[in-house]
Parts: sequence; structure tokens; C-alpha cells
Amino acid sequence: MSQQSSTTPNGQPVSLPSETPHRYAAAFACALEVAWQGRWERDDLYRSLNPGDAGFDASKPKYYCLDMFPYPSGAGLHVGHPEGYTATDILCRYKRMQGCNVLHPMGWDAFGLPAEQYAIQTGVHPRETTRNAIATFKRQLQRFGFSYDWNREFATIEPEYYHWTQWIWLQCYHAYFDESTQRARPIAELESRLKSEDACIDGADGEAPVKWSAATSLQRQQHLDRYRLAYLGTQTVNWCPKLGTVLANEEVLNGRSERGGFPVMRMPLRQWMFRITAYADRLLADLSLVQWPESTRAMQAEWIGRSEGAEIRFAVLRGASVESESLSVFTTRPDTLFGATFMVIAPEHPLVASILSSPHAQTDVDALRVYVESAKHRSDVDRQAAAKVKTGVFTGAYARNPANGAQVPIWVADYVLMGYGTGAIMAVPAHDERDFEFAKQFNLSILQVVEIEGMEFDGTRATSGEGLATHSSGSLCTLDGLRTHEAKAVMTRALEAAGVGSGRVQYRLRDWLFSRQRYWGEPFPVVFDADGLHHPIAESHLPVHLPELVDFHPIESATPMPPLGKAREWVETTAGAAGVNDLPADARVRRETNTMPNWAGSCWYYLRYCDPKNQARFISSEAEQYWMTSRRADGSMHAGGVDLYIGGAEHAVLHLLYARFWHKVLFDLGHVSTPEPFGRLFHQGLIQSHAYQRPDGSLVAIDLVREVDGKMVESENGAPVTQIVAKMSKTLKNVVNPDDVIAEYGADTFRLYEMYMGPLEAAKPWNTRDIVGVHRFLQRAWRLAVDETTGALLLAKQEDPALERLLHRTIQRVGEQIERLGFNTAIASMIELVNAATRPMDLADATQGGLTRSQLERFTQLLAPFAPHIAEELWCRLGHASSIHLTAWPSFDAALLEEHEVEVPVQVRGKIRARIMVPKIANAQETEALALAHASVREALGGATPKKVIVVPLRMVNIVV
RNA sequence: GGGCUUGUGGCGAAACUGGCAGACGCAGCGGACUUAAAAUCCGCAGCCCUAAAAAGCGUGUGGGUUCGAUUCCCACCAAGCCCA
Repeated sequence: MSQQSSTTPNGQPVSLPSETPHRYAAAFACALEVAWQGRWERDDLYRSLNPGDAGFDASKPKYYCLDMFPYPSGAGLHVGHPEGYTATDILCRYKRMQGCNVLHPMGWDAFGLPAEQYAIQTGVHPRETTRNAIATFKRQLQRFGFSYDWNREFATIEPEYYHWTQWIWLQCYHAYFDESTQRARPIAELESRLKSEDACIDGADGEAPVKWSAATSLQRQQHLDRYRLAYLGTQTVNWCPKLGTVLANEEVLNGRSERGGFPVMRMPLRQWMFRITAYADRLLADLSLVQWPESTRAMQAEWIGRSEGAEIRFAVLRGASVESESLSVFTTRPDTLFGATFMVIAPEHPLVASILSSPHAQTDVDALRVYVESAKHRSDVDRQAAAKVKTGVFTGAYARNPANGAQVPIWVADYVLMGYGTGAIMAVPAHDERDFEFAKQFNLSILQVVEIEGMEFDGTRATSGEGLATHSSGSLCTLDGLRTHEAKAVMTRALEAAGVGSGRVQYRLRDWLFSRQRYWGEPFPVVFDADGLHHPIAESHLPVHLPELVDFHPIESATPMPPLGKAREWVETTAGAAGVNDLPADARVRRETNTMPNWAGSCWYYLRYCDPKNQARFISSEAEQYWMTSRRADGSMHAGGVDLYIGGAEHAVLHLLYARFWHKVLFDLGHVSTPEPFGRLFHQGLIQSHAYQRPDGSLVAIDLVREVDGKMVESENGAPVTQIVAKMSKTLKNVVNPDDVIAEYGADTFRLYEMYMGPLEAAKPWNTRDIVGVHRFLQRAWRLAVDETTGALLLAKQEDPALERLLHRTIQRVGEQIERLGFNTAIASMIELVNAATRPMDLADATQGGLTRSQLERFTQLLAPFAPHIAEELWCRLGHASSIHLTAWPSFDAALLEEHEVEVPVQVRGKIRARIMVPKIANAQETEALALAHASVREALGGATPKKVIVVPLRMVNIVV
């Protein structure tokens, strides 16, 4: 074989040991891909212009298409990443060809735990680790030929970016939620009102209320902290000793950390919080404004967890006399109050401490103390997992049931969590399973108060559900015979009239814990003075730079100690140096040493892409208005600015809820103009892999299996195994590396394969064997246009009318299917076209068969969004000097697609007996006549008279006998 | 335990509002080209029965609505996700 050399039009020499040097094989594809990627980069082909930029065309509609930006890990890109990224790239290229001004950016979510943990182990600064990971990711992404506007790239760790993350946090710090208008307002307004009215504010813990003018700074600050959207609050937090940090509720799954799966304890701690609960109603209601997957909206609604019920106050008794103390509970079933035969409080409930310090007559102080201590050391997973056997201790105290005056015992049990509701429940054992088990365990009385149809209450198990109230009359009210919803209303009114309770809406959503005891995160722009009062840093002094550290180890101690505490010179500073305006410049202050969680940067990155280099503002108002607002066809505005947001379903609650919250605050404060950030959301499905399973269900890695006589067996012992679909994992040795696949087939083939696997939203198993199919499609398309031996362009002289018609139909289909994100079927349509146009092998004359120049050009344009490199190369060889990606999407002639005759199936007794050709203009009678005249139909009828003939014009004839 | 989603050839899948089930691809089979192979080109191909056809059976299982159901309804089974 001779060694031949060739060049691509870009001057890249390609050496091919082949008789077909111009064949579209891996090395050839890779060479032309890399060449075109370089050319596109030099030409800055995918730069998108903002209003005000030279050359900006205001007449073009905008299209903002966003990928969830990746967290760059050292391991590099996974095959899952390019799935969504290819989908958006196809759509963006298509939209550009449709004449849209497309914003398609990419950046890096770069603060976070893995880099910091690596730093703890190795001493390598997280900045280094992160920089390397970003370089790897970017190199890999660019190799796919994605049409990102890299001019807009940024990472969340850059001071120029976190400057504005801190700024947004300050906006929240300086704002409160005005209940009357249900929106955020500057807290200065609240402060001046309190001042001008000289309002009474609550004193600190249990002290009498004081006038604003007479209040201390601490009292004023604590009062305002009860309103700020970003506030310092004491909360029972999720403390994860193993990770050395506290976690948000959303980061805790079944009492374990979402990352790492370590046990999480509950302890009270003073932390920066976001008052996201103030927005619970709007976050819930506005889900109806966005075009999101139903399942994701359901998950958010569930997470917000709105429930209507009542808060009821039980008086706590000492002997026969009523104490000043009362115990509040929230219940969704106030109608069952008569059945509340005992109460349960969480071990962390303040009443427990109060009882311990002044025990009641029946209090077993030692037992109570031991129980509370042990509960402290149990994680939520243990507390809730042991569902079978309940533990608990009687506190010795009793409460009075406000419905009937009954004395009910108050118990402590760890199945009640301080973090939920009020940390106390009224137990209605007859109608709640857990209360029932507890009552059985400790021999507490059980009283049926609801009769549920079809469920006899026999005392062996709780009956839950709605029904008719029974055994429910007392001094407060009478519910007997009322349906549950009526009984709830009557009881709630009675509680309100008696002043012992009120109707209330409760949310499962908690305020968002925003402090982390980590190094690798955004510092808070806030300091503390000698009295412990917090002071914001002036906007002019932003950003607060993250100080250098050498030792990243967490400081081990009983209470969480942030590593930033080690940067002594940074922490201990003066008001003047830090940029605090409301203190004397020489006042000693301590910086906040907690940092923001990983979520902070991703809460607003979609805004920054619109105007990434702006030094004066987080986003200019012109850029925000242009990219984030758009009109629907009917002229109304979209609720959200990003036209399409594609990313994994694993972010259904966390990131997507947090970002919506920040966006709404910015909206209220007038910084953005849409109520929602992401108008349309789409989740790409997980790319899975294969593994093998033994009969006992255990899994076998793919490298421990071989094929014998067409059956898969374990290499070691020949035992049969079955192939199953499994997640990609290192242990199963089934992880696919995108670099390897590109080296073997090229990026265009990779892109096409992932899109052809199945519907974008579906989970799909990776099947290396199938890749060759789409590769062969590209080879065929190439061969249609280029002689593999000489490299000469092959063009048909004569246009085949049937092919022309098929091309028009393909243009129509591919366009429709791209709009629907149906990329798999779009590709199938293109394969059909290429198959139809392929020249038979015995056709020696290349000017016969195949596609004409015009047809080839239009087909290449269809292919361009999917396989941009090969399309660009063919376009270039067709003699075009400028890029195919700047051309207009081809149009089709609907008239050409009109068929004159349609094949219509004819059913007799539900079975298809014939297919008839029917003129398109035929009406039902004519179609029926044609069907009945058909020989096969007559034979199937066998002389019987049809009872009824159903004709669906141009689709179907069904003859009922 | 509750909720949501998904079950279609040997495999990945298609079928837009109920109207020809299995487009397209992989794997497979046959043929052409070749000394031969690879590559390429042309065909076949749900299952069952059959020499071939016809008939029969077919969209997880069982029922229902309908002239007609992969599609709508009910129950069940299995897998996945979410909440307990």
C-alpha cells in the first residue's frame, strides 16, 4: 500500500495509508474537525453581540439558550456532559440559521468541596486544582465543536464575578419582606418608619418591649434581623462532623450528607440565613408561569410543602394551676383535637430545659436528662429510621386540651424533630400511625374521634383519612357528625374565638442556611464589632477577597470553626480598612469567617453571561432587558428570561429553587425585569451503561465477563450472567471516556451518536457497538459528495424530481423535529435522505444519480447543526468562502409535498384486507365505493352486507359486518 | 406506605390529537463486486407454523370503553425517581 498525503482546504496535511485517501475515516475526520475549530476560533464566529456593540442588529429576535454550567472536576468530562451540551448546540446553530441573535455561553461553577478536600490532603491550593480542571474541561468541550461564545466565559471563583455575588447578598441583607405587598423592600424604609413612629420593639430574649428611641443598638439590630432577607439567626442546624461543616436541609438526605453520605447531627448555631420562607407562596404560585417538566414542578411544590391547618396553644399545668407557659403545636387536622390524648415534644424543645430546671412533681429528672443527652448524639436518620420501636420519656408535666379541658401528659420523644413545625405535636393516636405506635408502646389512652367510611376503628391500628367527627363535643365546640372539612373550619373558628389558636398555613420549606465552615467559597461582605454587632461592607469596597491560606485543614472543635479563622491578619482589621461606613475608621472589627455555600455562584450566573465584563454593575439594564425579556407570539411577556435551560434533573429542587428565590428578590428590588429566571426548562436523561448480573442479583464488572457460544459467562468460573443496564461507575469498569470515542470516530460522530440514542429526556444505555451506525451515515453523506480516491466533488447534472421532493420533506421534518428537541428522529430523516440519494455501486458515472449542487448545499445545511465540522468542510468544497453556520436555514415548498393519491388501508372485521389508492380529493362516499369495489375486500366480505362503513378520509376505511 | 415516570423485535428505538405497530440504526442472514477478505453496493428480516404462502399470535399482565387502543379508563406486576 502506498503512503499518500492529502490536505484539507485549511492546509492541514493528512497522511493516509490507503487507496482511498479522501475517505471520511477517523483520522481524516479528526484532522478536519481540529482545523475548522481553529478557524472558527480565529474568526470569532460564535460571538454574540449586545445592544450597543458595533454591528448589533436590533431587528433580530433574541434566543437565550443555556446549559447548566459544570463543576470542573479533575476526572474530566463524562459522556453525560456532552449530551445536553450537544442538544443546546444543535438548537443554537439552528436558531442562528433561522436569523436569531443567539446567546449561548459557558462557564465554570468552581467553588466547592472537592478542590478543598484535595487541598487538605495534598496542600495544593484549590485555585491550582481548579485552574487545571477548568483547562481540561475547556479543552474537551472545545473538541466537540460547541458554538459557545467563549468571550463571555467566567468562573465563579474570579473576584470580578464574586464581587457581584457578594453585592447581591448585600441587597438581601439590606432588604426585608413586606408582608402587606408580598415583596422585598429596602430595610432602610422599615428602619425609618420604626424611628419616625418610635415603635415598640421586642426586647432581647424575654425582656419587656422597648421604644425604638430607648432601644440599644443590639436591640435594634436584633429587631431588624427578624426582618432582613439575609439575616443572622440561631437555628438548629445540620452539623456534619465528618465534613466539618453545617449543611442546608436540601443537602441532607435521610439524615446523611448528600455529598459523602456522612451522618448529620442537629445543633443550634448562629448562622447567616436567607428568609426564603417569605417567598414560599410566590415560589409555589409562579410555578404555573413556567414551561417546566411537570415532575420538576411537582418536586418543587412538594419541597415547599404548603399545608393548611391550625396552630393550637395548650396551657402547661403545674398541679391544678395553670402556668404562664404554653405549648404551641401545628396540626393539619384541628378537627381531631378531641382525640389528642397526649403531647410529644422534641428533645431540643425549650420546654424540656425549663422542666429540667424546675421539675414537676412526677418528673424523673435523671431519666429525662439521659434521654435528651442521648438524642443529641443521634442523627436524624437513626431518630426516624427506628420506626418500629419508639423511644420516649414522660416529662412529668401535663397540658390542658383546650377542646375539652382534659389533662394530657407531655412526653419527650426523638421522633419529633425540632426543625419541623414548632417541635411539638398533639398526638392523636387513633388516627395517626406513629402516634398510635407510641401510645401502644407506653400504654397511653386512645380515643377515636373520626369515623371513616369503610374503615372500622377496632383499636388494633390507627385509621387515617377523612370522615365524620365523633366523640367530639366539649366546652369549646361540638363537631359530632360534621364532615372533616367542616369540622376543621368549626374548630378553627372556635379556637380563634377562645384565643387559644388560629388558622395557619405552614410550609415544609425552611429558611435557607447560607453559612459554611469552608475555605473555598465566597467570603461574606460583613464584619463584627467589639460588641458582636454586624456591619455590612460598603459596595465601594467590594469584592472582599478570599485571603491566601497554606493550611486548609478544618479546625477540630466541639463547635464548627471555619478555616478562615487561621488568616489572622485578614480577620482582625479596622472598619476603615474593611470598608465599613457606620463605624469610626479605626474601630477594631473581625471579619466573618464563614463562607457562602457552593450554590451561591450558580444562583445568578445566567444573568452575568448577558454582560460578563461589566465592572460597574452586576448586569447592565440594557443587556438584562434585551436578553432576559421576550414576547410570546400573542404579544404577552414570558415569565422567565432564559428561553431554554437544559440540565440534569438532579437539580430539580436545590439549584433551581435557590436561583428562583434570588431572582425574585432582584425582581422586587427592580434589578431584573422578569419574575422568573428560566422560562423553559428541560432535563436530559441519564446516560447509562451495561453491567452483568449473577442469578443472585449481585453485579459483575464488564471486564470479568466473556462470551462463550453467544452466552455471557463469568471469565473466572464460566457461570452464566445476564446483561443489565447499570449506572456508569468505576467499580463496574463501564465508564466511557469521551476523548477515546472522539479519537476513534471524531466529534461529529460522537455528537450524532448521543443524539441518535433515543429521546433526549430518556435514560439511555451507552452501546459502543452502535456508534458505527451514525459514523457510516456520515461516511455515506461524504461519499455522496466527494470521490474517496481523487477527492473530486461529485455532483449530479440532472435533478431527480423524487429526490427533490424527499429533500423538501426532509427539510420540513428536520426543522420541526429540532424545534421539538426530537433530534433522534431528525437524524433518522436525514439518514433516509442519504440512503435514497446514494448511488448504486454499479453506477460508474458520478454525474448520474446523487444530488445536484443545489440539493447537496441544502442537505449540508440541514446537517450543519448536528455535525458542524463535516458540514463546514463540504460547504467549503462546494466553493463557499464564508461559513455554512452563517447561512440561512433552507426553506421547503409545501406545494411540492402535496400527494395526489394516498394509500388507504381497508379493514374488514378489524383486519386489514386491502390497501387502495385514493385520490387526495376523494370524499367519504367515493372512498367507500373504492374500498367496497376492491377484490380482496369483496372476498373477505364473502357476500355479507356491511352493517356500517367507517371512513376516515385519507387514513382508513373500516367495514363492520 | 404515598406520589410521579417508564415497560414495544435479539438490542437502541419510531408511530404529532385513538386510525397500516416496529420508521431509522446496531447485531444477523442472503446476493453482487473481489483470487480472497475487508470496505462498498443491492436485498431479506416481529413471533409461530410452513418448502413457500395463507391462517394464527403480537406494544409488561388481566379487564373495560370504542367500528378501531402502543395511545383513553380500572386493577395488577416490574423497574426508576421523589416524598415519608
